[in-house]
Amino acid sequence: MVGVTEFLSNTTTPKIAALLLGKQLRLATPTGILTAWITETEAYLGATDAGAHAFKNHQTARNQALWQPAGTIYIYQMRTQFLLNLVTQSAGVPECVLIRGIEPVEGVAQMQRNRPVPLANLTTGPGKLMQALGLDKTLNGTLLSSTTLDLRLTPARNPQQIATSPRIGIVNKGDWSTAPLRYYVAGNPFVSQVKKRDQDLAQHGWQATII
DNA sequence: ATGAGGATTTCCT
DNA sequence: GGAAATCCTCATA
Repeated sequence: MVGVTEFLSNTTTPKIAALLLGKQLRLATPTGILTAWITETEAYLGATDAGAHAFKNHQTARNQALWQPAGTIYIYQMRTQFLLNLVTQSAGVPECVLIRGIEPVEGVAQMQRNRPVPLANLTTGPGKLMQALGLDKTLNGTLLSSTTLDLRLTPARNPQQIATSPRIGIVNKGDWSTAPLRYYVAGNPFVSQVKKRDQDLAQHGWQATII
C-alpha cells in the first residue's frame, strides 16, 4: 500500500504528472462527495524552469506552498480563476503538477450547480474544474487528506494512451515553452481545448478495467 | 472557427 | 504601468 506522499515524491515530477492521469480527486463537501478522474496535467520543474513560479528559487507571498513537502496543495489565483497544483518533491524542492482537466464521477449534479454549464464544458480546464468543485484558495498550503481534498490512488483508471504537448500559456520562455511537459489521456473529452473529432466517446481513452 | 477585449489578483519593472 | 500556468462574450466569416 503506497501512500499519497510516497507516490508523489518517489520519482521525477514529469513522471508523476503522467502517473497522476487516471488517479482520483475526492472532495468532501457539506452536501456530498465529489470525485473525478484526473485527465490532464502539467509538470513545473522548480528553480530551473523558466515557466514555473519557483524559477530561480524566487519566493513570494503567493508561492510559499511550493517549498513545502510533497502532497502540499498549491492554489493560486490568476485573474478571476483559481488553479490547483500538487507539490511533488520533498520540502525545499519547489516542483509541482498543475491539474488541468478532470472527468466527473460522483456528484456531477452538485458540480453543475457550482458551475451551470453543459457537462462537456464543466471541467475542461484548470479554472473550470475549480469552479465545478467550488474551491477557492482556502486550501492553499494545506496537505492533501488533512482537510476536505484528497488524492486517491485506488480506485484508478489506466489510460489507453498518454499524449504529450507543450504546456498551455507558457510563451516567450525559450525551450521551456516547447518542452513536452503537458500530459493528457488521448481521446478523453474532459481535456482542455480538445477537438470533437479527437474524442473517444465510447471509452473516453481509458482501459476498460478499473484498478 | 477564430480573434479581440475584459474581469481582477499578484508580481515585476 | 504591464504581464500572467484563464475563461467568457461578442464580433466577424
